[in-house]
Amino acid sequence: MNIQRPETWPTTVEDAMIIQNQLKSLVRTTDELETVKYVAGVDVGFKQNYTISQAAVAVLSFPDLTLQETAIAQRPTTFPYIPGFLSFREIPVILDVLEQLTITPDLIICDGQGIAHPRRFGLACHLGVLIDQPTIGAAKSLLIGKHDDLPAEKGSWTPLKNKGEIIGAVLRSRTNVRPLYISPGHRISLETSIDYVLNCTTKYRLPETTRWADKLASHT
DNA sequence: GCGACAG
DNA sequence: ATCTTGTCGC
Repeated sequence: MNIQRPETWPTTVEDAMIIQNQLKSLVRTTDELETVKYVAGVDVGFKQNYTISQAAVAVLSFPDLTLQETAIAQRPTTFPYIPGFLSFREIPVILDVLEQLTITPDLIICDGQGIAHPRRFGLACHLGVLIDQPTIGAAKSLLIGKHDDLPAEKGSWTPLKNKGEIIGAVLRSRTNVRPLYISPGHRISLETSIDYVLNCTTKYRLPETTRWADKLASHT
């Protein structure tokens, strides 16, 4: 994949916001995926009192979800965690880890929001645009938006709305557990995003892709 | 101005 | 995100 590494990364939220507002125009939430043969999960963990960021990626075959390849990368943490600007903290090291892959995944499921973001440009959108690949945002908690209650059964979902727009879905990935917040990252629709997340989830709340990446990024 | 706030 | 053991419930 052609990774578009920015020449420089912003230092302030003001500059970061300018970048989000200009790159958001490149996001496409229509289905533009190849036949999905490989799905990847990426996640970032921290070391040495948060001074070192460690990213992990796990590529699984689809739909059987068998682990095919993994990679890990580390680099100094530069940007602080600021709600709405998570991508500037995690994407640099995520690009490092994706560069190591020999298999180009057809779809990447991210730990964080896609368009369910104040400026419709969450981590999954940012990553998707930089590598021009299909990405999905699958977050464990809410950043923005409101929604109705949803049934407790796995597979049920309800739209996540903000300012009159549907920005994602609150999805029950497993019966009787807290839901996941799903939103398109790039080159995929909300409906298709929900479909892939469910098809990548077996017996736990998180998709297998994310579970593998999580384990590698922290327990390593 | 007062809360909310991905990881 | 991360620090951490056992424990309650399906």
